[in-house]
Amino acid sequence: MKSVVEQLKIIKRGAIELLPEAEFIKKLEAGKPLRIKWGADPSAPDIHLGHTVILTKLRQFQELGHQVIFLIGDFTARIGDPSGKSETRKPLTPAEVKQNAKTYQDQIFKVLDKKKTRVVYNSHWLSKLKIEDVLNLAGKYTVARMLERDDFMNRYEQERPISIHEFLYPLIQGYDSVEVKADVEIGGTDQKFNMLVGRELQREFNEKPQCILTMPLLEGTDGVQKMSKSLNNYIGITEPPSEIFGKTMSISDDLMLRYYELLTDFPLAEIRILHPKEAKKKLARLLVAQFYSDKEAEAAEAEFESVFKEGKRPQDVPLQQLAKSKYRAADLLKESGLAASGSDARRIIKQGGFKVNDAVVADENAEIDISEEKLLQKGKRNFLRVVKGR
RNA sequence: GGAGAGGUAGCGAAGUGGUUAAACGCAUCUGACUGUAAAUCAGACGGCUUAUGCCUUCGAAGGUUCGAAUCCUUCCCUCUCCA
Repeated sequence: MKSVVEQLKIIKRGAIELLPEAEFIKKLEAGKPLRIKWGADPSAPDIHLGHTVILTKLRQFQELGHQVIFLIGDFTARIGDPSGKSETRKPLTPAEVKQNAKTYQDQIFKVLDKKKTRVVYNSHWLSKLKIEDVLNLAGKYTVARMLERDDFMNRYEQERPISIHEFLYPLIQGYDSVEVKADVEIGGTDQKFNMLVGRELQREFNEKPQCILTMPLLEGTDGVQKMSKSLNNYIGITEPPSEIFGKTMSISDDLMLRYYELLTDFPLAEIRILHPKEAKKKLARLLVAQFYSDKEAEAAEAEFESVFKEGKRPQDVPLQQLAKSKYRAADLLKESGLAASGSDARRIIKQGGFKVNDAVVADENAEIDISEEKLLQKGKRNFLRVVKGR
């Protein structure tokens, strides 16, 4: 096992806060594997790099010999999260929750070590709680303490509504920590308050309070907003290698350093001396290798080079079969799904953004014969092979 | 229950009878430049078989008018204050 100093250095990389640090050091010094809790909501089963920030940190914990407790918030997902008023989350059915939870697990083990991960479902204990248990739990905390949370305080001051059950959420999440006897809980900065409540509750239940590790929210490929599927600025870990590689290459240089810090173990000093383009390729390679394999990472890079440097065609472009053998250029663009509508298709052609077998098609009425397979290209990096179906 | 504010395209936000398919900003898309980077520049950005053309759109449904996102009626929804 590595020294406490070394461990601390690894754990603090990229993290925003480690609370309280002195206590955490003591836990490390005890020399026993720590139980690291991570709670996930099974409502969004597609994992992207944003989630991976925490997964990466958890993997680092595992490599240091600690145990990860992956808590699936199935109980809470069935009720629906009230806090995000803007995005009304629908409660999920038990079947959906089960399916999502499974998908979740399939994905997280691309990063985590399955052997060092314990998966638990909070419905396991929460569904057994009686109303008196809940009241008892509620009795452990006060309104004043709840109002310490920024979000609550702001809303209270601005006389905006706060639902009663919003007060219960942190308590429930905190109770999860009691149940799993967490030594450390990890989460995004937005979870800081809830995690601290867990700490208090553990104390109430005569357990050793957990330490808190907060990680930043990763910016999406646009470099501004947080990565999320709905903003379409994400890189999903189940996307094909060429996509992961390509999307990574299109992020800005500033963002690249951040991705390095939060998604890899690579020393940042070594990155800064590289040419940004080389550094980015290296990052893209590391990511593909993590979610697939070294071999596929190399293949993705080789393809990237040939396509964008030497102007060759990409490999493994998806093939789509269409009904007819001949199409008007604009229709082909629309039918293949490269363009959202006929107008969109015409627009793209008018602006010179449509190629068939590497040749620009400038006439939207040009007839294109796809009885022989054709390679379509929209813009710089949208490729699709089409052929007439049987 | 009472009083008030508001619902406009992906988002934000103008527009309060015609010249408005609807300013502007963001996002997005295409092109140029490049390292599929940033910055910048140019263009596009409701739909429609090519359009100085047609159709549909401003919470919903009706109505007034030659003409409505804009006026009237009813309804739905959101928010705030008072109780």
